[in-house]
Amino acid sequence: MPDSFLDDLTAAQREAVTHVDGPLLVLAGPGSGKTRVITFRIVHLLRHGVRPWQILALTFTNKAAGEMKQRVDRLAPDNRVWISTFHSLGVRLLRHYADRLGLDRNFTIYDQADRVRMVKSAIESCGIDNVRFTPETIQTAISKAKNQLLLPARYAAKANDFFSQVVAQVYAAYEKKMRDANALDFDDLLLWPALALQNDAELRAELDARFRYVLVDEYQDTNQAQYEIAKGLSQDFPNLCVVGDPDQSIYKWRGADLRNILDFEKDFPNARVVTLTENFRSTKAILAAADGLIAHNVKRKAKTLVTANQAGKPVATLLFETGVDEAEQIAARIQAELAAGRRHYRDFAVLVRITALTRGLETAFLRQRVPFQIVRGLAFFERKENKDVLAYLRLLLNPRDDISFLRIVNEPARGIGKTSLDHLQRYAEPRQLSLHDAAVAVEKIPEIKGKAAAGLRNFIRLMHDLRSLLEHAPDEVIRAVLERSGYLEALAASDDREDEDRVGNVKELITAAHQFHQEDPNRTLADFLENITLASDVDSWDDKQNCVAVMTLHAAKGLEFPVVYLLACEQGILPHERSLNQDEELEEERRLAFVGMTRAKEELYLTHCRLREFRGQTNYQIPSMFLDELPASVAFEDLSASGSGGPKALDRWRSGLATASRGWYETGEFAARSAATKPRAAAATADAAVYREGMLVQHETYGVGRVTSVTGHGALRKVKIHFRQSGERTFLADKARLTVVAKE
DNA sequence: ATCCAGTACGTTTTT
DNA sequence: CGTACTGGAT
Repeated sequence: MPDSFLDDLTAAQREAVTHVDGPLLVLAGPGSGKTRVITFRIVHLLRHGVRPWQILALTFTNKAAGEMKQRVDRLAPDNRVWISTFHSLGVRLLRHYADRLGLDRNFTIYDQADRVRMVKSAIESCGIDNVRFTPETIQTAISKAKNQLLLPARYAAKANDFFSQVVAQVYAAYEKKMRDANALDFDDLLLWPALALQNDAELRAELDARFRYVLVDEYQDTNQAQYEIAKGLSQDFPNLCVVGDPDQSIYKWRGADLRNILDFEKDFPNARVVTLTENFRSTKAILAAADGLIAHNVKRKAKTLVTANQAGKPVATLLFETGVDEAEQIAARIQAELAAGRRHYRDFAVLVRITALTRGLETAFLRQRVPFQIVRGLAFFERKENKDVLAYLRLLLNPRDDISFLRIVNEPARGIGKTSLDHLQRYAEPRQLSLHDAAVAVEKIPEIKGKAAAGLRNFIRLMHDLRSLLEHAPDEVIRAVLERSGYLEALAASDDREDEDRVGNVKELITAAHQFHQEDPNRTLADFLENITLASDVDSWDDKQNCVAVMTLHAAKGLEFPVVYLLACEQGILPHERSLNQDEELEEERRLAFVGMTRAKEELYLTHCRLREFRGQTNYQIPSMFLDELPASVAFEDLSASGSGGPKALDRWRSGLATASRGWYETGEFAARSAATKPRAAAATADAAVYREGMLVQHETYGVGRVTSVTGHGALRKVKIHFRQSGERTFLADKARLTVVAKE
């Protein structure tokens, strides 16, 4: 069969694609056709007699895996190549080899929030009170340990400062609780397979032989556990192909270890190395700017990026007066491009360092009617009502899941309060019982009686009844949960307007489950839950919609857009303040900026502003040090004078500042309370008293909405308003620009 | 047991 | 500026 599909490749790409046996390292700069190389190489292997099930391709996000699958399918239909994320592979292996590893096959996967609760509970059971470390801090330390394959015993042995000793103690208790709850966290999904490959020679050999050709995408972001997995699967059949770019490593904070890619040639001495430097994505201008920036990283193998593309428009930095101007003017510029017929909405991406910055964009885009999609955490599944329903499902599948038990045992209210739950826990703990099993034996707990005991009995009966439905389609199980638990009824009976939305959301959850089942009827309820927990934010990104993309720099990795705005290039934001004191962290921030810049194909704008309101404070911003590092070819535009607030806003702020705070400049305290809030408060109090629940009001951005609640007094009086489009919003009564439409 | 209001707290990036 | 928890009132 002629390999005509190779014709369009460059010499370097072809070298990587046609490499069959032995280790291969592909160093691929941005836009150098990395994904293409991986997919083509898979197809090439298939055409040269490698059996599909002998190939394993690993990615970091489901979206990347899905896209790769699609592209391989197009060239080689009906293949059965295993393409998945590291975490999905981990789950599959752990469920398959559960017995051998001493795990219960029905384990629940705990997400970030669950883990923190678990750490909290572990801290309590260690009897550590008055800890000055937050559960989150300790959780991060545990996660880091797991990424380095350190189990509690080995971690404790190495703990030689107070913090690590506290962590060691909590870590051990946490692990015990996780086993008792039959739960695994995200890190376990990599840690357990990695340890199994290290310790079980037979298992390792079996898997190594099964997966003879292993490909790893974004190798620069692998942590030690992932490294051990890739290595373990490539000993007897060392056909490991890794693809990555050290300059795009942006997950150090999650345990990624750059040494994995830098030392690949040491680990596999006979490895072939192919470097892809030709960029097919960006203009010369964009590439030169990005290249100029990344050259400032010291710990780096230098590599020059080249492109045969056009010179293109100059890259520009744009200065605005305030963050509001920044958002408004970007929206206006996008609308102008559309009006001129030069672009579609989907041509634009606005990238931010921190999710909090998407808020201002949302307001501006809504106001100027720019369609947009914000790629951020799966807000839908994180809503209370959906989490509640999911907790029911998790408890049905895994009765030992105490976190889920606590979440729903009194949801809807069954008369089971804190006191009763304390008794239940005090009964369960010494007997090594799960809360669920303790509740089964509620008769034996004399402290729990009356309404609480009846409530627990009802709850246990409910779970028992529901469990008989587990074999049904996921959406049917959810419907049964909602109806038999009285959850839906309680929502319907409530006169809280928020609960109306909740009904809608929960119904949407049923739809999601239904679709999931339709796509592949073999998939079970457990698969549905797993899918939700392992989903990432980028997965929800729909590139077919004609919308402006708003997302974090991390989420943007691997994507490309004709026009990119990189927002808030200011000290403290990009680079982030937590990185300012450490060189290594600072280099990662620079790589993050590099990733953002290289997403652009034709136009790139780096924006910053003088004043930014952030967490309720207005700060003077210092331009990002990265802006100074850009080559001289980058243009500088000061758009601050033409902004809606203009320099007047600055003056207003300054004059207010004179009374609010003194000597801010001298002390280096750039943070100062917004001057606007105080003087205005007194004048507007009279108006603020006007709002009443049930009123219809008009807001200049969100349109007409209904007042759902009014709380607080004077300047702190708040109105909660429900808008059809944007949901619930809260405003300070005397600050919000509202007009009353109807009093009832 | 439940509800609400007031307060303390912490705010990067995510499988 | 939010959210999450606590402590008081019902």
